[in-house]
Amino acid sequence: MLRMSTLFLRTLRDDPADAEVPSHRLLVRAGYIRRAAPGGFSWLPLGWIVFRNVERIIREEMDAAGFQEVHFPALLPKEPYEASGRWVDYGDNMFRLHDRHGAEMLLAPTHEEMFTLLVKSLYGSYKDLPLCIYQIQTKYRDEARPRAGLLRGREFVMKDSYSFDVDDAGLQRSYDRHREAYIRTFERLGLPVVIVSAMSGAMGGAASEEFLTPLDVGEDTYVRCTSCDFAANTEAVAVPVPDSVPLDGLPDAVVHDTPNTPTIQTLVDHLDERGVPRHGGGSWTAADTLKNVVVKLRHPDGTVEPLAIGVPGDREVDLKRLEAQVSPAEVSPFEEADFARYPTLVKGYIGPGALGSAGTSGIRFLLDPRIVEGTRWVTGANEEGRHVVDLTMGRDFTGDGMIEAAEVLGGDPCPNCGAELEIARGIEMGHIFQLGRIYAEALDLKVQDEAGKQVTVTMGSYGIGVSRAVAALAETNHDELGLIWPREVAPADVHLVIAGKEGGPQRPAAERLATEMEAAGLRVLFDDREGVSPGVRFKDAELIGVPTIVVCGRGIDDGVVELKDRRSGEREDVPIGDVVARLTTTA
RNA sequence: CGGGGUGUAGCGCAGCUUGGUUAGCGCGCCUGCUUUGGGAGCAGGAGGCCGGGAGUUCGAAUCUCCCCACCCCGACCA
Repeated sequence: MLRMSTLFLRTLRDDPADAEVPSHRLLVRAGYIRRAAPGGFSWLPLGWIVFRNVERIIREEMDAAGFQEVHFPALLPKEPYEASGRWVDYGDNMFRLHDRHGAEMLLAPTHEEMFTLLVKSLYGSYKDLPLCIYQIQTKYRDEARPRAGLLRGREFVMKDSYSFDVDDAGLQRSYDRHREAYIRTFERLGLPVVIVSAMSGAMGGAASEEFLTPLDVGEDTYVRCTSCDFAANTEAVAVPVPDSVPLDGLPDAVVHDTPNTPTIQTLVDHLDERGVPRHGGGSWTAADTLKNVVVKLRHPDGTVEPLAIGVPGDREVDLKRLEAQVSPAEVSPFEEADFARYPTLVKGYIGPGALGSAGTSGIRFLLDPRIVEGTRWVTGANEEGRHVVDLTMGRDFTGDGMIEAAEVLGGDPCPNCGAELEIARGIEMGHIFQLGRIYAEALDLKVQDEAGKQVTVTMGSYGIGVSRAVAALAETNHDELGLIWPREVAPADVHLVIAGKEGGPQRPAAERLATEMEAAGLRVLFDDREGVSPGVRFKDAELIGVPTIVVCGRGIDDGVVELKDRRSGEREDVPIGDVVARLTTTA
C-alpha cells in the first residue's frame, strides 16, 4: 500500500515553466519525474512504478515470444564500433569519452556490434540458430535538441532485440515473430500504433517498419492512405512514376528573357503577363517549372560533394527525405562561397545545362521520378534574367539518376492504390528492421552450414522505447485535470481518499477498507494525510491519475463510499461492504 | 547549426530600463489556533553564492564581456 502521508511525492500547483507538451508538464506536476540533466530525468516513486509496469509488460511479451534477456554495459570501447563503421557514421549523435589511459570509449546508442560479437564468441553452427536475444537498457544519444521531456531525451531506456539466422527465410520468420510480439505489446500497453514502412522500396530488399503512435507533438511525419491501409514514413514514400511521353513532334525549347524572376512565383507571373504560350493551354503554374536545388553533401570520411536535385517547382526539397536517401552523408546548404567556386551556376537561374556529368559545372544532377522522358519544363537558362521554356527531358537534358527527395504533400496519390494520401504526425515507439548481413560481415560472424561451409549470419534488430512509452501513454491518456493511466500501467488500482472531519468515522473506515482492498489483491494508493483539505485531495487524485478513485466521506454514516471512474468521471455511491467485490470484478 | 526568449527560495513570478540600506510577492514548507466534499482562514517563522566566471565601479541581481542551462521557432526554397 502506498500511503501518501509518507510517500516521497510533492505535487505542483503550477505548471513547470520549462515544460510545454502535456506529458512533460503533467509527469512533472504530478510528481512522477524531475529533470536532472540536459535531456535526462530522475524517476520518483510513482513514476518508477509506472516505468516498471511498462517494462514488465514489454519483458513478458518478449519472453512469451521466446526471446531471451541478456544485459550489456552501456559504456563500451570504440573498437567494435570502428569495425562496423559506426564510430564514424554516427557522428555527433554519439556520446564519446576517454578513460584515464586516454582510450576512446562511447556510451552506446544501440548495441548491434556487441550482440554480434557475443554470438560470435559462443556460437559457430547453423544448429545454434535461429536465436533472438534482447536487453532492456539505458541508451545514450547526444541529440542536437533534446525536447518534450521524456519524449526525446539524451538518455533513455530502450528494449532492443537482435535476431540471428542462417538464411533470408529465417530472418523473415524472426522478423515476423517480432512484428507479432510488438503488436501484442502495444495492445497490452494500451498504446495506439500505426505500422509504417520505413525504408524506401527503391533502396533494396531490407524490410523495415516503424510503430508510430499518432501524436501531434510527435516528431515524425508519416502519410496514410485515405482509402487502403497503406501507411509510410515520408522518408519511405515512393512517388508513382508517370508514363513517359513520345518525343516526336514536341516543340523546341525556347529561351526567354525573364528579368527579375529569381523565384518560382515571379517566374510564373512573368510568363503569364508576357503571354508565353503554354503546352496544353491555360495559365502557367509552379508545377510547370523545374526547380534545381544545389546542396552540399558531407560524407563520413570528410569529403564534400555538391549535388543538384531537380524537382517540380510546386514542391520543396524535403531535407529529411533527402538525407534518408544520401545517408550517411549529411546535407548542408550551398552558400555564396560555393557559388563562387562554380561560376557557371547563376543563382536563381540554374538550369540542367549547367548540371550533370555533361553540364558545364559537372555537378551530379539527380531528378525527381516525376521528371520522365518527354516531360517539358520551364527552367533556368543559366544566364541572369533568362529561362528556357519547353525544355524536354530525354531530348534536351537528362539527369545522372533519380532521387526521392521532393516533399510529399497531402493529396498525393497513394503508391499502393492511387487514392489520396494524408499527412499525419506521430512518434516512433518501435522499429523492426531486417539488418541483413551488414554487421555480421563487418564483424565476421559466420556459422557452418549443413555442408560444413562457412556462411555469414543474417540479422535483424528491433527496438521499443521504454521510457518514451511512459511519455506517450501520458500523452494519449490525460485531460485538463491530470493524467489518466490505463489500469495495467497505473501506479495503483485504487486511489482512496479520506474526506471528512479529522476525528470522524471516515479515517478508521478508510483504514479498514484500504486493508481489505489490499488483501483482495488491489494496489492501493491511500491518501491518509492529516490536515489536508478535501479540495487538495481531489485535485491530487485527479492529477495523479489512478483509474479508480474511492472517496470515504460524508456517505459514511449511511455506510456508503463514492466510487469515481477517473476517465469517464462517473460517480456512484456503493455500500462500503461491496467495494472490494465491485473493484475486483470490473477491474 | 542559425534566430528569438528566459535563468532571482522547492514551484510560479516581480525587481534590472535609471547601480546604493536588510532582495520582494503568491504557492509550497515549519509552529500555533480555527477549518474539513473541490487547491481553506488568521498569526508567527524558516528558506537565496539573484545560473557560472571575468570585468567596470567606492558599491553590481541591476552595466560590459565570456561561458553554461532551459524553452520556442527555423533549418535547402536558388
